[in-house]
Amino acid sequence: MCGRISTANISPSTLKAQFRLESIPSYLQSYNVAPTLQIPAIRQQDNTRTLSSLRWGLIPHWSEDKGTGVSAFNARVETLTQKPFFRDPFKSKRCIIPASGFYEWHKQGDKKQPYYIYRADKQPIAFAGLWDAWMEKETGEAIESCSIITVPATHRMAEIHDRMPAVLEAELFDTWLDPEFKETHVLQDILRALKPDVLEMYPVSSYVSNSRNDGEKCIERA
DNA sequence: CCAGACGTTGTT
DNA sequence: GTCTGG
DNA sequence: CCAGACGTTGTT
DNA sequence: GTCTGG
Repeated sequence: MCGRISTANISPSTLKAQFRLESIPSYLQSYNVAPTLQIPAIRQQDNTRTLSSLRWGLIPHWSEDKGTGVSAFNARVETLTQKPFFRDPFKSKRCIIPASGFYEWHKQGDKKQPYYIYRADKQPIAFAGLWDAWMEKETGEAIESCSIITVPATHRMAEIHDRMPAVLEAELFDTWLDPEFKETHVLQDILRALKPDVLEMYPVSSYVSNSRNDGEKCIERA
């Protein structure tokens, strides 16, 4: 997955009532390596789902510093169980990142045509993610951060790009968020289970390609 | 064993 | 923390 | 990733 | 060409 996400227009009714989705900033969007971007995320703590804000760019708990060095904005589904970076979070620190849509760029020769991708049913997209908590030894400063999992692009998505974010359907939220559920193969299957035609897309103006730009114009059909 | 990396995307 | 390369 | 900048001196 | 900011 490359490009930007947009969490605009998420309504509280969409990801089921138990997910509190108020106070999500409109048009929160940025390029995916921006290490300071806070994005909304749902996770499970003490049998309660909570919505909070996580820094995009997972800093593993063992990292020496929070600086530019060790962080990852995406995690490949193929290697979740192998990479030390993600293996522990995959076992017990799974999260959902809601967004109204995201962008990918289709390369045709020199041209890069951005597309806006969203759910056909107009509900928010639930990205599958992993999070971790990192703490500064001396100050006790805590930073919680996350990665969005990517899968091979399928269906119409494959026409514009070879990877895409893992998208979960509502009936899978419970399993995905349950930290006691440890059947990794089942979890990996879940990530790749998206059915055709769930996502739709249309081309948008390259206005969106400048990450300083924001607002309605980013999702206007081009 | 120790030291050093640990991630992805895309582009070449 | 844990894996890999040397 | 993409778009845009890419420099210094001095003054506030 | 290559780095930085977002």
